[in-house]
Amino acid sequence: MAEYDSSMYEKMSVAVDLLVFTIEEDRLKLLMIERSEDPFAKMPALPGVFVGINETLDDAAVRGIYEETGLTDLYFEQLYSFGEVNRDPRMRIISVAYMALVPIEKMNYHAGLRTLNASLVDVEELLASNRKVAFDHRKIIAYARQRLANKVEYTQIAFHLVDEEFTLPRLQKVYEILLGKSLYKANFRKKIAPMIEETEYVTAGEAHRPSRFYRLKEQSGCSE
Amino acid sequence: MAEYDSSMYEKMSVAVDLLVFTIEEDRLKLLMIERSEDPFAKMPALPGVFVGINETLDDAAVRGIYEETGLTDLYFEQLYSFGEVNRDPRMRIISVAYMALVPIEKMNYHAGLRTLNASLVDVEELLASNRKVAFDHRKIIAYARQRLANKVEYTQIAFHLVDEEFTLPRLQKVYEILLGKSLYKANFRKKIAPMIEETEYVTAGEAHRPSRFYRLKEQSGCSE
DNA sequence: ACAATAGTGTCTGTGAGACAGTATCGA
DNA sequence: TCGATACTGTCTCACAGACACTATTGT
Repeated sequence: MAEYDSSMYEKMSVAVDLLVFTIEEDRLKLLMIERSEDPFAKMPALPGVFVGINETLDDAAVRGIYEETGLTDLYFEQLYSFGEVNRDPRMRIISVAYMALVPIEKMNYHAGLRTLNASLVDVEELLASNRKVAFDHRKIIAYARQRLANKVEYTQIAFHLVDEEFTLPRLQKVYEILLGKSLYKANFRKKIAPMIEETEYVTAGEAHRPSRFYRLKEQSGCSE
Repeated sequence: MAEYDSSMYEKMSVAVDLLVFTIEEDRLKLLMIERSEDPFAKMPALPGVFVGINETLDDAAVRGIYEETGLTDLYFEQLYSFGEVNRDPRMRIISVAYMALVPIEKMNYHAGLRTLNASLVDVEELLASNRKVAFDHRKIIAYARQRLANKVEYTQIAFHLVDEEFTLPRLQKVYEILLGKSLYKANFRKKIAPMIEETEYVTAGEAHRPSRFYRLKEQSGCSE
C-alpha cells in the first residue's frame, strides 16, 4: 500500500484480457477477434474489457466473457498480470489476463460470434507460425498454453473442456491435446478412475463397440 | 484491450504489494511494517509501492524490495492480482502481489529495517491468530503461504531460502517448514541428490559429526 | 466374418516411505 | 566412552509405463 502520496503517481487504465479456450476437432482453440482499427489493425487479438471503477477484476472478467460469448457460469481463473510500459502504444494499460475453459458443446449454443468478427484460432498453429499478433498477446497466449499443460497434470482442469457427461476416449483426447503427447489407454483409465462415476448411458450408432458416458465424481476436499 | 472508449472508464491506482519471505530460527517469516496512520493504524501490513507510469510491474517490485530491504538480485515472482473494490477504503487500488525469497544470511546484512519500523513476522503464528491485519493482506499472505507449499513440491524454490552453499540438514529443515511436516533424512537426500553438487567444505566446531556444504548444480533445462 | 474402437489384466521399473544401521565430531 | 548429529543401505509398497489381450458394435 505504501505511504507515498498517491498523487505523485499517475493513475492508469486497467483491463482484463480474456483467453477463452475450447477444443474443436481435436485441436486446442482460442477465441480471438480480428482488430478493425489501428494499432494492430487486421491482426488477431484477445478480447478484453476495461475494469470499471466499481467492478472487481473477477467481475470484469465475467462481464467480458459474457459480452464476448454470451456464456455464463463457465470455469475461469486469473492467469497473470502484464504490465510492460509500452504494451499498448496508445497509453499505459495494465492487463490482468484471465483464462476460461468451455466445452465446445456449450460454445456452439451461441452462434453470434461471427457478428463480433470473433473466431476460434488453432493455438499450436498460431504459436508455431510467425503470424503477427496484436499487442503482447502472443506472449500471453504462450504463457497460458504453458499453464494449461502444467495444470492438466496435477489438477482436474481438463474436465472443464468436456461436457458434464463424457466418454473416456474423449477425455483422454483432451489430456493428450493439452499434454502434447499420446497416452496409454489402460494407464489413463486407472489414473482417472477414482475421479469419475459411471452413468447409464453409452454412445450408439457407430460401427464399433459403444463407449460409456461418465461424469465427474463429487470431490471429497480438493483445492482447485 | 477492447475497442471501448477508455474515457468511459476511470483510471485507477496500481500498486505492488511485496511479500518478502525468509526463514529465521526455523520459522517462516515475512517482512511486514507496522502502519503508523489510518486506515488500519498500528496493524501489520505488507510493504508496497505504487507503480510509476513509466515503470513495469516487475520494475516496481524490484524497486519496492530495494527500498524496503536494501536488497537487490533476489528471487521474486509475481503472485496474484487483487482487485476487490473496497480493499483500500480511501480509493480504488489494484494490487499486484509479488513474492520474494531471501536467505536469512542476506537479510542480516542490512540492519536498517528497524528504522522503517519493519519487522519479521512469524507467518504460521500470524495466520493462526485472529490478529487484525491491514487491508486484505491476511488473504494475500494466506494465498502466498499456500503457493509456497505447493511450489516446494515441484520446483526448486526452497533453494532460494538458503545461502549459495548450504548443508543438507539445513535444506531439509527448509523443506519441512514449507511443507509443514517432517521428512525422512534418507529419502530426502535421495530426492535432492541429483540437483546438487558437493563442495569441499564442512561445518566445524559442533559437538557431533560435521555436515558437508553443497551447492545447487547448474541445471540442464528446467523452467522455474 | 471383419474392421474398428472400447475396455481390461498383468508384468516391470521407478521412486517415495519407513526404518535400522554406520560414521564422525566435541567433551 | 558417550551424546549428539551426519549420513547410508535396504525393504516394501504404490503407481506410472508398456503391451497383450478380450469385448461389442455396424456392415
